[in-house]
Amino acid sequence: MMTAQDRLYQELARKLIEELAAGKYAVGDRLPAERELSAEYDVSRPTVREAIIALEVQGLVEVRVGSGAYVKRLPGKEDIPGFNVTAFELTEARLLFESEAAALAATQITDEEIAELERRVEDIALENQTDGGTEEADREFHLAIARATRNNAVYQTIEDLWHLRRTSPESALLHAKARFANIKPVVDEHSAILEALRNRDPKAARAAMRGHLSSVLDSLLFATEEKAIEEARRAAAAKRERYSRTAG
Amino acid sequence: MMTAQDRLYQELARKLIEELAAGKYAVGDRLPAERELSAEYDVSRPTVREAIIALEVQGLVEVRVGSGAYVKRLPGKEDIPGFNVTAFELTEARLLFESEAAALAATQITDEEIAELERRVEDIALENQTDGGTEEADREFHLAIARATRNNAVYQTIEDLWHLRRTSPESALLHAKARFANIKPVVDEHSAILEALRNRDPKAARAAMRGHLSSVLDSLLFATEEKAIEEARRAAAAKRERYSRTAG
DNA sequence: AAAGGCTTTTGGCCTGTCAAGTTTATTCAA
DNA sequence: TTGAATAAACTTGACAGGCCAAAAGCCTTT
Repeated sequence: MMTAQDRLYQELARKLIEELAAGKYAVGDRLPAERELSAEYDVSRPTVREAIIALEVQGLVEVRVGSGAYVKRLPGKEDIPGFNVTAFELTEARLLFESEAAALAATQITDEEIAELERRVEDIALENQTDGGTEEADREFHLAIARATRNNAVYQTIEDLWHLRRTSPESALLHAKARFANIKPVVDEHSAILEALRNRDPKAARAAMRGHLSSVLDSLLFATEEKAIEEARRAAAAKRERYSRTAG
Repeated sequence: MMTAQDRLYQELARKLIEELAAGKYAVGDRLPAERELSAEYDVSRPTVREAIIALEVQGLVEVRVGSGAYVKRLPGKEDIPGFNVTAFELTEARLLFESEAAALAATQITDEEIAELERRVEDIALENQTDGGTEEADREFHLAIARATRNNAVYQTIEDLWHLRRTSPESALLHAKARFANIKPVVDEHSAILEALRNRDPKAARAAMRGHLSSVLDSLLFATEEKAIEEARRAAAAKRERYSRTAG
């Protein structure tokens, strides 16, 4: 099983990049000393070093021996994945894109890929039983469909969206909550997608994928309880309704 | 004084990248364990960790806890992500994704955005007249529609695809050739998309965008004259036909 | 042959230490 | 008073060594 868990240095690097993007430091400024960052974020100095190296490799800072780490350039939108992207937006984008990818895949998929998808569905069922599911099987299922399109641009795009989902903390949390209240249907929905692909039926594949991601979106809305975004919930639901009505 | 001295981790990272480029490890292979590398290169384990992190940030390897560091991709000329994507794949992906984005945009677009799109269409007409068109207006037109979806994930995805198009040399060349032989329709097609959006008609917007990008795809196929890919042309055309038939 | 538990290997992370480079404060001489 | 040499205080660089948890391999048991 492929566990892609966050390591400490990555978490710290992300925080630092966010602070850079937020304007806490300007170009040319010196970052706090390693020992200071170590104390501030409650991690060891080696971990701080690793995080700074991650920033250095990305060209964000320049480390001067005996002096400190200096800001070289500020991160753009593309450096800070999932900054402005909410879980709703992400899933909505997947609803649009993955449904079409499924339709295209239905015209291209091979028997071997069908077999792989069958294994993935079993994995998903297993993951759901074992409680602490990592959603790894879910990811592999969707990526396998993306591969079946025989289009690297499509595959890369969908992989990017999943990457976004994993790097956005808010998104991950919300999905975990939503998944908890919606385990059983997930397997059925994936089975429906698989069935459509097995029949090489693009329309059915599109519809099944739309149905699946619509239900994911519903779970997300359901898992959101805060009053503050009640308005946003209604707006999002109405928006999707207007789109879906024309998407038959 | 700026001493640009190499730090040990950088030296080690460079060595490892060279070995990767030299073919010592293939994609999927596992690198020696941190402790082994530490002994082999006579450096401490933290230094090895730092070097591997440098490779990881560049997307060259993937570290799996308790297992090891695995080669993810080889360092090639294309150190830019978005490698193996042909112009066909790129446009096909846009055909799938931008059509849905247009449908969603039709339910969301404001009068101001309609006005902006009208200006963009004029810009496109102007660009075509002045010969050395940069396609900048074209890009802005499509990105404005992406923005009108009110979904940052959708916008970012479509922007990425345009970025891919610009960074892929083969893609840019082919598009230039194709555009040369197909100037007039471009304006009409964009006008059709605009008209559908003005009427807030999702279905029409989707169809107009599909029509536009289909014609771009046709131009690409037409511009491709090499015998070697004649087969690929036919395959691509057949593939799209099968998809389109179900996409009404 | 399959299932389950045990051991080994592996990366994750920490503490502590010293070396070397850089900056800043201090001192002393012109 | 000024300036340069010197000392002190940071700062990063690198290492050793240890412990933990996850993964993987082995081996026994069924």
